Amino acid sequence: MAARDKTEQTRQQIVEATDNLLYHKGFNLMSFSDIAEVSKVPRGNLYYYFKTKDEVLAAVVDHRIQQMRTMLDIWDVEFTNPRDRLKRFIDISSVEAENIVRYGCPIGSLTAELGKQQIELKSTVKRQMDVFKRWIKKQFQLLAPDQDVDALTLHLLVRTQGMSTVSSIYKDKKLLKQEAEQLKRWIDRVT
Amino acid sequence: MAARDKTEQTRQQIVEATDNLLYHKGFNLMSFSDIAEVSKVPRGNLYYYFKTKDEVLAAVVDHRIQQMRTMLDIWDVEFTNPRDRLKRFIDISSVEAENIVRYGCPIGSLTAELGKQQIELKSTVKRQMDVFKRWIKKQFQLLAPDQDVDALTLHLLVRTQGMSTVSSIYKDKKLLKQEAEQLKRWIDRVT
DNA sequence: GTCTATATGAAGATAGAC
DNA sequence: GTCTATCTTCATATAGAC
Repeated sequence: MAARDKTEQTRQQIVEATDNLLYHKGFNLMSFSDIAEVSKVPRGNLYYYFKTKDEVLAAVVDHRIQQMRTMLDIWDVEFTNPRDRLKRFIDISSVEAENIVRYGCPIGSLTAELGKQQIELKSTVKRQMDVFKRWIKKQFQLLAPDQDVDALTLHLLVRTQGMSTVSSIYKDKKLLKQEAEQLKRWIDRVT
Repeated sequence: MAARDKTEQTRQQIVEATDNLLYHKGFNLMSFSDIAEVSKVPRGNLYYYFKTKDEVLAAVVDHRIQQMRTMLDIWDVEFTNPRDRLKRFIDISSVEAENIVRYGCPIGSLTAELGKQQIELKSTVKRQMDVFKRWIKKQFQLLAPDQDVDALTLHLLVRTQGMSTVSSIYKDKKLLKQEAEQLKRWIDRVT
């Protein structure tokens, strides 16, 4: 069992290093040499843990999804009403402002990169977005069951994605704040 | 002069081929071999016209900007009031729906890809967005001079970018249409 | 201005000794 | 489970004959 734990630990080490690398460099510019350097795992060894770069990506996405689920579970407990939960979701843009203006949304920017040619990889990334999408839809169902909750959900995703893209182009944190406030007022009007 | 025309013609041929390639594959996956193949210009010759891949990108962006300016000039004549002009801008999402769900917004997706590491290239692409931004701002100044026209401009960009990103993730043309209608109603309310 | 041949480097991936 | 050496492929880019 000790050996298996070690393997699992090294895998985690690789996945966490790749998570950052992926966000900061993107998939196509990130190399196995980069992963080796950042994770402190010798280049040759990486192939013992992951046969291909695609496999590492899938593991990173799984890891991110787990983290997202944990976060959403906490929010579900922390906020008793769906309106506050949705506002907390919007506030990611404030909390992560620095990163967003530099690297964009981790999900959106990766999809943009992979969506063009690497369509299998893109669907791997889509799974990440789906976690948010389902959670948001659930909140809208609680908040306004008579409305078109699918449309509301997509609208919220549209505006948060747009905020990330445009604020990243113009490196504009003020825009992020401005749009977030506006979006929260929209949430207040949904009934 | 004939020789110079030939050079210019070949350059154009390369730029137009790269324009499509860039949109369909993205910058990092697009190679000089691809450009040679699509443009029908022998691989070795490319370096006679452009010393680096970055130079080709700059030429493509210049070419796109020229096309955008021509389009905007036509709209300025075709539509007498700024509200209709802005609605025409939004309608790009309908006209280009097929391409957008497959490849995203040509500007947004390229920025997402280049924004992470290749910051000089990113600013090349930003010039493209600025052409739209300035034109949109001018329309809002005509439409609602008392409003915060910068905020209105960015809001429109945010929502059109978001539409592209999310509809591309979910390959959802209906979303594109739905959000466009909603956005045009928003334009109607701006005074 | 055109084309072939090639230099050079880095990428993903594998083999096999330890 | 670790590490080195290496294979293969493909990229950008250059040299130089025509």
